[in-house]
Amino acid sequence: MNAMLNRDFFERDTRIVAKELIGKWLYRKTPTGIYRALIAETEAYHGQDDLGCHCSKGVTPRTKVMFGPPGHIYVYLIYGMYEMLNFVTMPEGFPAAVLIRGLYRLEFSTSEKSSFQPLHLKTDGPGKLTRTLKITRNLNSKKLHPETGIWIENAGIEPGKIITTPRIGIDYAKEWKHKPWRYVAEFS
DNA sequence: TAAGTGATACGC
DNA sequence: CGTATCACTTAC
Repeated sequence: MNAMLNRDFFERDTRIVAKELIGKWLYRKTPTGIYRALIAETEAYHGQDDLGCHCSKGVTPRTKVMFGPPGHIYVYLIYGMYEMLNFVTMPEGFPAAVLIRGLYRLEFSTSEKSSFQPLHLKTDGPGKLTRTLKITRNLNSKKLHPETGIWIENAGIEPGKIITTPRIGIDYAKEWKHKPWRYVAEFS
């Protein structure tokens, strides 16, 4: 209970990791305090064949982190404005990652010793949540760990029903755009 | 429905 | 080098 998720958790099929990340605590430590929120929406990007995945281009300066070890962070800029948060999955050498798209029960604590206070019930949108949690590309390729300032813990909470849908915003991905690799919690 | 914003990958 | 495109958001 409340243990940090380690490399083994992420070194598995991306769709399983994406689904199991729902209902886990995402922690983010900043100079002003610690945020945490339950992960409520994810998408799986799995393998070089997946035309929806940036890794379908092969190894490039941007995508090489997805070919690296699981449990590391992939952050990139989209539309010149929004940072997208992903966690690398699968064994080293196999490119894959989970995009974090939505949060539930965002809380904030001013220090390790203070208790967490509720901020927002829902944080929808992958670009908005990174802005809220002060996540930028300087976290790219780093490891999920308290020393990095971002990590995941078990919450001991059952998310309830999880809905699966196709992934958002990848119309160019041919048949891959229909894969039901988006996971949305219904915290009831 | 369209504009804003800049990094990326690819063609030349 | 130039440029089309983009795993988005907000305001009309």
